[in-house]
Amino acid sequence: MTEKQEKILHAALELFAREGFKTTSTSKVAKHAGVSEGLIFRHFGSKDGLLEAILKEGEERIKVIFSDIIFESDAQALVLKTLDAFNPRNMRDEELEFWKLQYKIKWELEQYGEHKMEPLRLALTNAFEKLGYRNPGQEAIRMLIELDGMATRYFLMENFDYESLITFLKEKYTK
Amino acid sequence: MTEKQEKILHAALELFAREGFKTTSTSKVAKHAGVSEGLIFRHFGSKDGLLEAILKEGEERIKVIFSDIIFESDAQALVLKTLDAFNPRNMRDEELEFWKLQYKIKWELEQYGEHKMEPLRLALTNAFEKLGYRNPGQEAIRMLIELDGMATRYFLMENFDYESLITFLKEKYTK
DNA sequence: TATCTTTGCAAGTGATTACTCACTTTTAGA
DNA sequence: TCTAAAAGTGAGTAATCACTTGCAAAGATA
Repeated sequence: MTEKQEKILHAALELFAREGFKTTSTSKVAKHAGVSEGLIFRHFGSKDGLLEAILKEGEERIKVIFSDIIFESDAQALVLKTLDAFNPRNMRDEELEFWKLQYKIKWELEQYGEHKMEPLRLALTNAFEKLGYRNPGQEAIRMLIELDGMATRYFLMENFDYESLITFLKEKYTK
Repeated sequence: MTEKQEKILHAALELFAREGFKTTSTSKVAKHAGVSEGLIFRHFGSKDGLLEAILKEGEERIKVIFSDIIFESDAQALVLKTLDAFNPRNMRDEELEFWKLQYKIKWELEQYGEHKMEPLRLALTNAFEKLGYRNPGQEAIRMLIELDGMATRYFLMENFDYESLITFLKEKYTK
């Protein structure tokens, strides 16, 4: 990958996450990346192609993070690890941008990236089963919903107290 | 309000909810409403003005729905009523469209409509306190998050089983 | 050094954007 | 019935959109 190619990807991720995909023009991306607009189309073919490249790169990163959780053998630890993995305080800037993009895209393109979360959902279901919960499957979905909700609030609400809610949930899930 | 004015509002709500605010052109709204494009600007001043009018109308409707919950004196009933109020099966088409718009707008304009949910949050906090929960405030937030998450999944996931999750949660919140 | 491919740029393309303006029709009050 | 305001239209506006094209510079291979 060329240096300018990476600059385009980086600039696009930042702008798409901040201002949305459809509402960010390719000329803006080019300007922000310090590159001619035509180069975007040379390398990525189309604006959609650019988005695809960003999402593909990000998915690889997600897999790495998830694999650390999924292969945890202790059920209780797995549940707590999941809660920690989504704590924005544990993320680098670029990771945060990528997550935000996921949520924005979800509503802009109206497609929930189910398959991405599927391995985590299964691992959580398994963990809750080991821990003796009555409805492990539903518990897993519930927890994923809670993580979604916290992320949403973290990104969109100014005065959201992420830390104390996660402490509250950790307590709930340890007994 | 004129007949055409209402037609514009209705068409705009439908299109904004389906395809987003910024990505829906005023010409499309006009065409869908069977009205000249200029009329939109005559009545609502700008595209933003049109959105404001839609949101204002919707907020009135939200208040009505919420007041039925909030003034419920029985704490347990209030909690269950809340879960039912957000069940898409209990909603008319236009109500559903309005809720979907809320979620889309949230991410498009990056502003969480906190104040809208505030009365419900307080009522839930109060209810959980009456029911003897250890952290009533956090429980209320948790429940609002769960409702958000379920709505998101209802709107964006094809095979999401809303009904069984809400049954699961009702069970959780009755004991 | 000669040749071919990749990388890059600047100046375009037609289509679409939110919005305006000059104008006509409808409505309401005296 | 007369008149002024409100409602409504349709053709315009400059700006911006995603994308293309022609051509130069840079790298790689021989």
